[in-house]
Amino acid sequence: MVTLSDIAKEVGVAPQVVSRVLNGGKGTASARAQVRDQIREVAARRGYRPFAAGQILRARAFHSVGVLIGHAQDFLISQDALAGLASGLSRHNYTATLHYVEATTDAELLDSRLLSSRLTDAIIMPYVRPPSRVLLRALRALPVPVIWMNRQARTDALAMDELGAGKMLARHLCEQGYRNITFVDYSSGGRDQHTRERMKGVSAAVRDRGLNVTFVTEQIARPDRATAARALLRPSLRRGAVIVNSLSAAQVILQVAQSLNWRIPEDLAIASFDDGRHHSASVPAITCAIRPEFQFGEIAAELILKRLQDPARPQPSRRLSFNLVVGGSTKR
Amino acid sequence: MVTLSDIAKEVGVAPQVVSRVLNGGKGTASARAQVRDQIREVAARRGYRPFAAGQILRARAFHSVGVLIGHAQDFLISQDALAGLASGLSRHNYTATLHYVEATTDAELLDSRLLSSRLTDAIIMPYVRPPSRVLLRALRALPVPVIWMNRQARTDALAMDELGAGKMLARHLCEQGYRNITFVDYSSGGRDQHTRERMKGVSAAVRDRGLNVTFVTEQIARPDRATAARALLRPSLRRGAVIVNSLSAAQVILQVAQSLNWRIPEDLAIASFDDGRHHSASVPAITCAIRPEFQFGEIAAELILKRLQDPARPQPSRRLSFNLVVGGSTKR
DNA sequence: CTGAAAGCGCTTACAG
DNA sequence: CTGAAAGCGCTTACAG
Repeated sequence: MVTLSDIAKEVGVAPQVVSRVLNGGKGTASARAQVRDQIREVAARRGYRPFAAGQILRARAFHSVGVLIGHAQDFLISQDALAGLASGLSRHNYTATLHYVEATTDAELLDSRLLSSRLTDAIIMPYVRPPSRVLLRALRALPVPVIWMNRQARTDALAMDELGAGKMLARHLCEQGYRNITFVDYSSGGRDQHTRERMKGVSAAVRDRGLNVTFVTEQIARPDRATAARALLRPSLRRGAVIVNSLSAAQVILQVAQSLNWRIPEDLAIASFDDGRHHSASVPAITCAIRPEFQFGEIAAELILKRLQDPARPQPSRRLSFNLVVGGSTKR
Repeated sequence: MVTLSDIAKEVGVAPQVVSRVLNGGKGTASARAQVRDQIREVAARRGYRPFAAGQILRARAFHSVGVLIGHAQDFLISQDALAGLASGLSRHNYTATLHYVEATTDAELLDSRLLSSRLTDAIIMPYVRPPSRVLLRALRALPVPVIWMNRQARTDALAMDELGAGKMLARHLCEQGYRNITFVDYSSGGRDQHTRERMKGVSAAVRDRGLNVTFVTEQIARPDRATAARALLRPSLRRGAVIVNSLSAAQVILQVAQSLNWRIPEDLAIASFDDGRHHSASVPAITCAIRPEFQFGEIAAELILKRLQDPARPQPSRRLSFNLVVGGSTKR
């Protein structure tokens, strides 16, 4: 490994001079032009890369943000959200450090190197389970700020506006003239926190128009959903609208509706939620509330960088809206 | 921030003693039992977290692997692959450091902090464009090893066995008795490296059985694919099989086939490629060659950790097989 | 402008 | 067993 001293020795100056010359800024002129050029030449020729640990130790800052991840059912951060996070951080020359934990008891989480050592300037928790008090207290005691993703809290948290998404879809369907609206959840049986929020939003929007909504919430495994959908699409549902909690279930309902020769959206309007990658794969495309994943990550970066600028003060939480993308129809 | 010295002062010993006691191993007994307990008590009470920069500087190793990412069309690493990577690394107490680069000229790539500083022990390039010679030379000159993902090379690279996946699907369809096999690519017009590999594999497997394959390769935007699929499914294709290069296109073809009342798979067998998350969302599920994404990341971790154990020697490249998952039928 | 000291936090190799 | 020195690579605050 080539160090500052190696270069300094070769050029015949003190290491500090090399540091000042290579880092630009003030003090660049701390050597004659000829020496400066020589330093730059030697550094380039020998492929000098500053060993960041030295800088980190001196600055007492890593310029990196840790992200704790683990089993998919416990930690939720998509590829695009990670890219957005890394992108937002890179604008200030920060990186994101991923650390994986195998299991998820409080003790095991806290035992992870990211939490038991200090190896980043802040920590992001994309944890979807409700954290215990013990965990919250332990995290608050860390020497670095912790930002939550996918969680509702007054400060230091970032979440999608699930309630608003439910409202948005319901409003859209009402405006299209549908009076008969059904909310379908085959994934969690209506128990997930974010599903409950969506249901609340749908209720509120539908009630505002003096209408009612029917909730169909049962946990049904993927292979059995087609059967469930065939049972769902009774004639009474014709000319109605369904809001489906997961896009994959919406796709199944779409296929079943088509097998019944129902026209979309005249005989059945279908709306769902998506990350923006899959809703347009169906024919016709499905109307969706789209999570802007990349932007979600970017805003997490913004929040955490602000938090780091003013380490003493928790930042107000942020909530990000879904975008409405209207789908197609079976007309040709 | 609480340091070793802070604890040492409070207990009344030298910082080295604290280090030895907290790190266990030999030398733990470097203090009387009573002092040891006191050190542990004070460290816990004051929430001591070793500042990793000190350890890194001393060990001259970060115990972290850098991953360069950027625009989705240039860098390919899925959420599950990242999780697998982080998981494989965590078993040896390594982390993954993500760095995002905005643009993708050679100069801009090399200018990224991950490449222009030394802030990880190795670098992973999930870069899908063919790298220029300049870039390859510059990366070879780095003071850390570089491992490629999604690239074919003799050493230090990890790729999916796309050729084998093509063979696997074609063989499966032949075994099911299909004589009329069509390969469809609406995404890249048959130009992507991995698509060409898949086509080669399909060709080879079909030729082995004395059969022929038809290639339909046109770049068609998503909204136009239903029309293209209707043109594709001429009566002559009935009782044949299609291998579709992307799952989303396969879903469209499935829907069009169903709208023609073709039975799956008797009238049309459909096979495609997937990451394991989406093939079972269609009804019926689509037969797929599945990329084991998590395992892909785990093997990348294995490869890079081996490479770091023996820094002088490049590691032989690894190639990972797809898994076959057979889909369903329209029978009820 | 220019040079040399001091110190960030940590751990190992060494001396007692 | 126990203690104190030395040094990893870097940069800033200070003295000349």
